[in-house]
Amino acid sequence: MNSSPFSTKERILGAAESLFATHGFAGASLRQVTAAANVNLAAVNYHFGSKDKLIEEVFRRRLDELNTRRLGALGTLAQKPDTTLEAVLEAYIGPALDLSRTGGGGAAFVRVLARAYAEHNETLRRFLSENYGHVLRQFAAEFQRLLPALSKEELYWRLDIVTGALTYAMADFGIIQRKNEVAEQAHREQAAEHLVRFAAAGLRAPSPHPAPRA
Amino acid sequence: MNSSPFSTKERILGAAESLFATHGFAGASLRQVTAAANVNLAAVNYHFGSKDKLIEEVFRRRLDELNTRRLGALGTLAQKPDTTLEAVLEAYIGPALDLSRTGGGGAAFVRVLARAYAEHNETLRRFLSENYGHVLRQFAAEFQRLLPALSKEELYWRLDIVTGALTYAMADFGIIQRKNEVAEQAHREQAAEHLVRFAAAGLRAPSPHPAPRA
DNA sequence: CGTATTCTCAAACGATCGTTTGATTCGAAC
DNA sequence: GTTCGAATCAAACGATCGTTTGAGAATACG
Repeated sequence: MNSSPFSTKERILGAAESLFATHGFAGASLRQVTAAANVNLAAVNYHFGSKDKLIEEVFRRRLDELNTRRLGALGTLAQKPDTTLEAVLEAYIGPALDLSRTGGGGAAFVRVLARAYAEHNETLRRFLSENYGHVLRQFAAEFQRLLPALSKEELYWRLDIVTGALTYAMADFGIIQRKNEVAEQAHREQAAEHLVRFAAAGLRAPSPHPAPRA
Repeated sequence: MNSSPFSTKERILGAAESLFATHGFAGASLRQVTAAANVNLAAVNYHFGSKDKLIEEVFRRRLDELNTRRLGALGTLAQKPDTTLEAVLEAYIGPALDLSRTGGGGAAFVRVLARAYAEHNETLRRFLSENYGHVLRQFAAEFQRLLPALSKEELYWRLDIVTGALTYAMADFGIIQRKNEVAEQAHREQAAEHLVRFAAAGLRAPSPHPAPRA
């Protein structure tokens, strides 16, 4: 059974990612996962300890990379005088798009990520906050520099909206009837383009509240 | 056990709505639902036929009302010469906010709705499309009237983004740390306000494509 | 080689799942 | 009061769930 170039752990993670995306965390059983990964049922508990730990590991594997890429993209343009709002948005949205573009199941993961938001699970939420918190804060700082008229609170509200739209778009939930000849990935890339343009305009909207002093 | 002013069917629907919102469709069992509704386990299959039919009925009950309200709000301002973009957005977003404001579990339903999008289930998707299709089309027509420079395709992309952000915001997924003293409902109302402003600016963003002839 | 460690395997554990059954209770109609 | 359909009930159905077990295969190291 070990004809695959991937290890047992890797095959489990890949199969779990795909099945969690399709059927949800509760909806995908370990028997489905292990069958798809071509490993024994007990391998999950042997390598990960439990189903919950497996779920956590599915997240950690991808989020680490996503975090790194976003901060890297931001680093090349932060603090520079000629940075545009669109460029910062691209640094935020682009890596998520790249992630969905990787052949190794990244496209499935963006749906898993959307599921995680829908789960509204407090444990998972804290896990995401701990891994994402500093990233969001750095982006917020850069956005604040480019949008000095927005209060901190107003800015966070708008970034929250961007994140929601991004999550929704990357997971390919939309009402837009994707044409058969348009590949899923091409659809996502178009969505990202539209999202950057839309979000830039939304962020630039005049603030209804008095601008912060100085 | 029949001390409740609500019928068995209504109590099942309410309990199911709440538990589906919290644990998902697969995650909430009929035993949990019937226990919360104070009815016998067999009542679900007696009154609804199956768990899937129950899920469908949870949707139908609320979506009918949401559809009606949205079209009603749109009807009072469509075709009028002085209609603003913000007013149409309010007609689209407001009823969803109202729904979440109803005491009878509407707040839970908006989370159920977000779950449904995350499910990515083709059957459910068709069901939503059939119930929502004409509503979206009517709104699109009104938006098109107010934004003649946008191509039809461009407009649909942007409305899709608005729907994503709305779904995400109403379900209260956000990264924004809601302060304890701020009630969940007040949070949603603030989110709706920000969303209208953000979306109006996003929709007004200049189109990168040539405007449709004439 | 032998030995220790890591990994895989079939099988089973108790718990819980959605669903069905058949008896019982209830409320109106006659 | 009797009858009859609707509603509720406890109990059980087979299936599937996550997890555990203990024996065997594979691998690494002396």
